[in-house]
Amino acid sequence: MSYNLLSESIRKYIRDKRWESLRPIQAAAISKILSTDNNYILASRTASGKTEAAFLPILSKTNFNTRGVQVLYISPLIALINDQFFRIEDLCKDLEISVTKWHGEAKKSLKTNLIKNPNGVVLITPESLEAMFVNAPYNVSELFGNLKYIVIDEIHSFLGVDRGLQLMSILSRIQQVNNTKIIIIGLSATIGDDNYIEAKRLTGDIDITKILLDRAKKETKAKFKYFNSNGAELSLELLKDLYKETATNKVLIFPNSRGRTEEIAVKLRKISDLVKGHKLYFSHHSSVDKEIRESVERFAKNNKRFNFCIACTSTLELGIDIGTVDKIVQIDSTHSVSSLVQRIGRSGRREGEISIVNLYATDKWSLLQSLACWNLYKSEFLEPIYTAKKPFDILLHQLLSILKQLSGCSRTELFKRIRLNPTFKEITEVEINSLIDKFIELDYLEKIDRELIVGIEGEYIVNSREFYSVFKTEPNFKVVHSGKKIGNIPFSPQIRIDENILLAAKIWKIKDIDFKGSKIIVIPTNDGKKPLFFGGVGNIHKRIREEMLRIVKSNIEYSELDDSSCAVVAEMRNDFKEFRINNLQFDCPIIEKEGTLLIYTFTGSKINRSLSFLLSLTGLVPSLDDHSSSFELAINKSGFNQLIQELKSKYENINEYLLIELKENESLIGFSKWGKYLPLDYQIEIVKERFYDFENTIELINNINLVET
DNA sequence: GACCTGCTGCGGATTG
Repeated sequence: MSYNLLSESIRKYIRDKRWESLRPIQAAAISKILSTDNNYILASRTASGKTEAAFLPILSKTNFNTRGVQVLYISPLIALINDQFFRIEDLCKDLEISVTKWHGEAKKSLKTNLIKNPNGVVLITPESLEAMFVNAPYNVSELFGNLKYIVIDEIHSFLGVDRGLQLMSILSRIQQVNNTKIIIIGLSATIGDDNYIEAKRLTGDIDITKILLDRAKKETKAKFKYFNSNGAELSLELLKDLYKETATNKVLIFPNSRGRTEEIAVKLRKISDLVKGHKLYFSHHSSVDKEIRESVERFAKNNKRFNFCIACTSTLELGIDIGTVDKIVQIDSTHSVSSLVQRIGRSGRREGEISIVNLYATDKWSLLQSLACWNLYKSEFLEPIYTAKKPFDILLHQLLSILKQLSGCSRTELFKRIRLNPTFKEITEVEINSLIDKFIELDYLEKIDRELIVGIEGEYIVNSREFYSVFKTEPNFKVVHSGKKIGNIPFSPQIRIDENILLAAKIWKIKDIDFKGSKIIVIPTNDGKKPLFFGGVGNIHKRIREEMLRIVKSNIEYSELDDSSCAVVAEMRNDFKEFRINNLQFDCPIIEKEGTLLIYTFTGSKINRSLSFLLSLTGLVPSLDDHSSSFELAINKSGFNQLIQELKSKYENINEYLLIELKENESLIGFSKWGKYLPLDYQIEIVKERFYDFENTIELINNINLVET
């Protein structure tokens, strides 16, 4: 009985709450955390009580009557800290343990109080920790020098991304100011059996990190619908159908882009006005003003009675508690199976409820991709997570941060700290030393006597407000109506006086633009276009594309499809009927006409991108359409074998070609915030590791088999 | 044919 292992005051908390029983993940976590000193990853679906699963045993086991913060909770979102603050404070208040929020929007006086009397539990972001290391390193050891536990919430959101490497490095740096081993507990959504190793890696010690997994899943019902939309805007038929499907429910609609959330919120509200339906249509994404977003979240969470509809982006995919909704609508395919899992998890969150998802498609490839994601969802596939092995860019960032933290140190000391840090384990001693030499040469670091300090160029980087985060952000215009902020939109040609834009589910006319102050003054109006947003491109995993090909070549009937989507699948099956496909990975349908070759690769975006780069080196102008995973090449089939040989020989000198490309096209390294500061030979390595996928591309080139009708 | 995330310290003016 896990309950009996807890301290009396924690048991009293549970009795007072009148919990009938502990959830499975809670029972498991309590007995393991209380009886061992291992790190644990608690993996289970949203709203399964993971926060309590971690905090009940931690609070039960920890002595808070010693100096220093005892428990550090790290979250990827400020909003989640504010949410969790109430839950954790509720747990702590009878135990007389203090809980302090520490992030960019938290009260300064509370931070000052904590510095005067370091104790209890602290809730913080990775960026605030980075800032503390750089600006007030004495606070780090004062506050966290006697730390017992670190709890990382939504740990899956850190895996396979730069921000996770930064966090991993910070964890190591916190451990380096402690004498005793800090125990790390990660809270995670389900991320697939093969990916737990990456969550373990983040804690810094794979061997002593164990997984507690609750596999309980909910039944999900899906319904596919197809409405072809040729133009830039959604067809009226789709919108009418969408209205019918959502008018009498509590619904989240995910249309994959900010512009489209606005289009949907405004147009559904118009339809609703015409038929005297409810008026509760909202949009929720990063460009909507924070206060407006929070009011939408509060409404969704507290409202029990009214139906509503929120058109949103991935802002409502992560852990913020907005209560339960009846239905999820996905407009065009998600870019990954993981994303589909998270979104579906937002509906029917109460015990025993099934999840309902409507999947709309506006073109045939999107329908096929969506169906592929749904099949993979059912077979419990999740995209593999890859953690960069040689993150030279994060190394530069952390070298500067550590030198600033120490106000300079010997080269031996700096080297030692990097070697102790598991984030940079795969980077060799030779590489570290040669990078330090290069950084001294470039004035990022400076050598004074036997000490290294931050150099003149390094100071510009470290002292910038942008230093604390490892991700990039775009410049924005503030959108203001009669003194009230509506949101932020990126610079675009559409921003002109008298143009209309959609934002926060309303239509606005631009009255004035203040270019200097990056401000747009607007007034409400009745008709408008979507605002334009510019983003990067999505990366579709090759398994999704293989599943698309499998569907096209099979004759399985799917009861989830409506008549028109059934017809579209049938049409695509007919298009590919004559191709004999035996191997989903390497057999590629081709169509040859008038000196051009159309090749369907049915493979991942990174592979297509790498292949496109290699093809361009041969002098061809490959027109890649990643949406349909196809290339059009100005060659005959007879020339293909020779082309394959050329691609292989180009790959032998790939570093040379990437060097030329990086010199000509600086934006190639744009995915990495600090990459542009690296010497070019190191830029080549991170571009190869993180932007392209030549390993799988070469495998495809070696095995590709063109299939004609 | 994309989405998201966070942020110090200081000086000086203003307010209770």
